[in-house]
Amino acid sequence: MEYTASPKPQLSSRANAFSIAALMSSGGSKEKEAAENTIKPLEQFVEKSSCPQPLAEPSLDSQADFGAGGGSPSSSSSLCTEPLIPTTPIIPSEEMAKIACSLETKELWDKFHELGTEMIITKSGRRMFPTIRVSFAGVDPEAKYIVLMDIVPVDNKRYRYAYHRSSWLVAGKADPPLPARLYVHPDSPFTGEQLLKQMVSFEKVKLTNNELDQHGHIILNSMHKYQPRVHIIKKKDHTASLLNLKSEEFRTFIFPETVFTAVTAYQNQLITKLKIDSNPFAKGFRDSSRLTDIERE
Amino acid sequence: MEYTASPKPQLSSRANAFSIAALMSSGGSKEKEAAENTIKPLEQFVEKSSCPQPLAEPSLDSQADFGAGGGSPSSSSSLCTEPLIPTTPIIPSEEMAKIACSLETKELWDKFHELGTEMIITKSGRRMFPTIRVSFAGVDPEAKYIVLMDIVPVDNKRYRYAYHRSSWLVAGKADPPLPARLYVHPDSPFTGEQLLKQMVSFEKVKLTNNELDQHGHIILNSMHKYQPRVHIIKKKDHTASLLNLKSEEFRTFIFPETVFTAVTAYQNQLITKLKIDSNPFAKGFRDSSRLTDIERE
DNA sequence: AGATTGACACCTAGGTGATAAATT
DNA sequence: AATTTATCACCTAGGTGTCAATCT
Repeated sequence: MEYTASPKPQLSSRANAFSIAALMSSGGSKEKEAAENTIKPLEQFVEKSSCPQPLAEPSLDSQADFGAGGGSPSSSSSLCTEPLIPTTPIIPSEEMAKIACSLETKELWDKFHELGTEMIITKSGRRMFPTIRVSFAGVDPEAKYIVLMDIVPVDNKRYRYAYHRSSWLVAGKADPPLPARLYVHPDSPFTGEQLLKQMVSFEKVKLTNNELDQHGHIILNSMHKYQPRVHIIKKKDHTASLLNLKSEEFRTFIFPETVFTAVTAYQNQLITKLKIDSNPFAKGFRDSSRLTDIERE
Repeated sequence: MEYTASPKPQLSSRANAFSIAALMSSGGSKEKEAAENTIKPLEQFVEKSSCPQPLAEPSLDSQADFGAGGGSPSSSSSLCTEPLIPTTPIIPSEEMAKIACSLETKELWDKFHELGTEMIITKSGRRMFPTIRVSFAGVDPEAKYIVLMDIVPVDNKRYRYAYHRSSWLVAGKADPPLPARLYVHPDSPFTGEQLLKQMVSFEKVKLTNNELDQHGHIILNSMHKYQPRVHIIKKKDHTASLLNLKSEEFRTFIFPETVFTAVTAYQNQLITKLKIDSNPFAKGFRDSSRLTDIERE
């Protein structure tokens, strides 16, 4: 007598893995099933870049700190010694060059980055914490934009954590690359007007270590280091496909303070503590509430 | 130290009240603030129809039962003696005329309809139960469609419930009409392909009695009888506005078994019982679980 | 007297890290 | 020995009807 199920499937979220063609033709993000068969990493049509064979060049992308907020950039990137993803030398159009993107949650990201951010990955998918939240400036209020995210390897290494030293060590060469996935923000396409007044939050993106994931989650290798990236694409009126997307039509933003190591269980106890203290869903593990656990017995 | 708030507002849902112009120009449903000032009932540009001055003509709309499911239509409409909203004589294009819409949750709606469906309305907004869920057939897989819903008065009366007789009585003339609102399905625009394989569920629509509601909920008068309607609009490639929308470009579907009376508290106890037994969120009030309440003491 | 409101207990739904067991 | 998995208690977030208090 309980009515929850439904004869036809209902896509609850519009955020999924996508083929590039589907991305631009529908402007949305709902081609769940079709996408699995036609996944193409962003790099493939952007330019040959870092994803499968990351370069070791430690050159900071010029766009990376562009509008990264009013905080002190030195403090957030001071410990960031690993080579960053070199964003390929894009020649944006004058119009796209005006776009700025800032990381809204920079203060919290900085705290994690100082300790060495870790993100749990699970078979069913785990959210990121902190969440990537960005604001845009310089967009055309009348235009439409697709905002998306991906996560690319920082280097070609596999890591392990030395508990006795409380530090990360290189443990060898990276595992084979996994199918790259784009997370198109489910509210895409945005109007420029919306982007100017709203923040774009990637809170619903999920990370998994399941190579066969069917949910469109981003697939990562455990014990590898990753860099999230945010992309914005200006949507042409009815270009049927993105296959012929030109480099002037999109921008990529990288925030070095969002680098993290994918793990199946937290390694650094300080990271665990900071997660518990700052993530509302982990409130049950905070010191103050754990004292009252005894009282409940 | 807890990070949940954000400097800029983030629209969590894209479903809101809309101006028609905003509806078609963006194809989305996000003009939250602007919409409050430019609300126009669908009727206003569709045709002069029922909303403020409902007709008393008990003519069943020809589209109403069109594809209303495989159930027995006689049982669901047999008790439906109140005059239905006469959908104005639309002349759809050949293409739009092919579109069929069926109510997926018809069996449950029938059960409620036999008792006289009631829907709670609150200041903060209350979901409908059952939920309106529809499937479409005959759409062009390559086209894009906006799917929306509204709720119009069934008649010009105000009702009251006679407890001793367990029946509804006419209590006078209807209260002044409230600002009409459209609920654009948050996944709009849909591709025809999506509509053919997915169901469209209006589970997130909320009803309120707050005339000053700022959340885009549908505003209703308590103790009045209403008819939900589902509309589908074929989106032209980049028609900037819907102001010049022609009747051939959309279709309206009405399911008589979804008529309900808006209430601030349930009147018919049989309705209360059926809600408790069929809505998962009311499981705590079911007979079986209420027996175990005693055990918990 | 009828209708409305707000606090409440009880759910669904799902995001946390802890933990022990399983895997490699 | 290191890593991964499944289960769990404990949260957030929010959808239910109930009930007593309030409004009109």
